[in-house]
Amino acid sequence: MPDQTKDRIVDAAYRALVKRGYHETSMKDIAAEAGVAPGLAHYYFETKEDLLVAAIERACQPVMDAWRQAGMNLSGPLPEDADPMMVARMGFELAKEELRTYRGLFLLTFDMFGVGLHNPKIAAAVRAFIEERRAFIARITQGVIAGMPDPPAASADAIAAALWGSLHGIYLQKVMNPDFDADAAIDALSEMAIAFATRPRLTSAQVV
Amino acid sequence: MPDQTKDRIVDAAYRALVKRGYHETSMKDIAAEAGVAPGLAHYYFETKEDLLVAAIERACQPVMDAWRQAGMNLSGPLPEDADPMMVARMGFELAKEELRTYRGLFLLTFDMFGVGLHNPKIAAAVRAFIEERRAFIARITQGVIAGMPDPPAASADAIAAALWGSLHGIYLQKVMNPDFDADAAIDALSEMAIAFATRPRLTSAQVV
DNA sequence: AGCGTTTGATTGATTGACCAAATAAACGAG
DNA sequence: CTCGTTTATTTGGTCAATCAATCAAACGCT
Repeated sequence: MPDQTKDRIVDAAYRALVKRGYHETSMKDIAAEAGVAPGLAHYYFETKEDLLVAAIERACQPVMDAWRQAGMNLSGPLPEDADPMMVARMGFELAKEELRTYRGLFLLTFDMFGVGLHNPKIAAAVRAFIEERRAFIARITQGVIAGMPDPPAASADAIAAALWGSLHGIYLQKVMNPDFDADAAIDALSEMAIAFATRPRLTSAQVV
Repeated sequence: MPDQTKDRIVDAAYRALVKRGYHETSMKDIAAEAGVAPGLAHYYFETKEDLLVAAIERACQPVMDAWRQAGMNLSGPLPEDADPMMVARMGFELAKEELRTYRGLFLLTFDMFGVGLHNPKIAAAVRAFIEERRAFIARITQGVIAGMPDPPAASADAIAAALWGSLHGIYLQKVMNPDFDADAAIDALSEMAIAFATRPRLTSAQVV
């Protein structure tokens, strides 16, 4: 049962990495968590980095599924008939739900961000991770902009970057401090975004 | 020259930590960078964690000074005569400037965030770091809210959390990818925030 | 028999922390 | 001013523990 074993190792890596973090988790720890011999993890994964990336991709699966189930595909176009504004609202709700449900995934992701600061291989994975989500938000934003009475100065990409950054920053505060009211922060962000998307046309005299 | 030596070590720690990151930097490395004996760093700092915190506090100094010079004090009240809206605008400009000037500090800070995920001592420092900046933004936000035609549903604290998170997330994208146009993202955020702060009163029929 | 899988011991290297001894600076008594 | 004593600083090396990665040997299925 080769594939089953590989999965066992990836699952064990996820659990161990969430518990102790990348630098405090050894390949031996992961093997022990999986209940296999110390050397086996290296049979399936050349380096520890590869295993981290596999663990994150695996952990992202249920989130991807949740988005798809809500009618949105991170790596595909939005449904033709979708109202971008409604999609955006739903996105903020899903973001709140995500944070409640997948705390371990966020721990792992943020750990990967930290590792990526000084590890080129992980850094590439981080950039791809961010880009996928940023591009998804940009597709929604593009649709919202098209419906705005007064088109914004900022591009859809720039707005998407700001929005992804906001969510990330809010997630971080929640992970660092479980008492932090992330829902309130996301609601505030949502309120800001909606005010922006529905702002009336300004006269040039009002523009600063 | 005891204090001078301590400063030399803190400076060396900053350089070494920026270059290689917390986990890839040994106390010996730092001592070598400072040009002192391997054991000396432990004379001034009980643990590596303490040295990391000292290095960050030290690196934050010039940023704090820049804010103070702009008439804002992170840990004090806003000037009495300040127009919150102008202060907010200036804040976004300073944020752009910061990112250009203090890349090393951000590397160090983000590294600390990563370490803090699984290190209680560093985690406490991270929470304090975030809280100080969040509270500062909240003071500005409070003033802006007071001047809004239609008071928001979100609290000043929640908005501040969203804004700090946004800036952090944008900084992260820039650190991870130097080609990222952080200025555009901050401008987009600023545009959103201003649209929010100047939004007209909605009729209840318009509220969703 | 043959091959993909699994084992567990080993390798070579590095780490943070610690310490005893060397050196320098500060002090106080005569 | 000077010598002896105490305190503060600095040195360089040791320590046990840990790590990612390698590898030859054993296993088990067909």
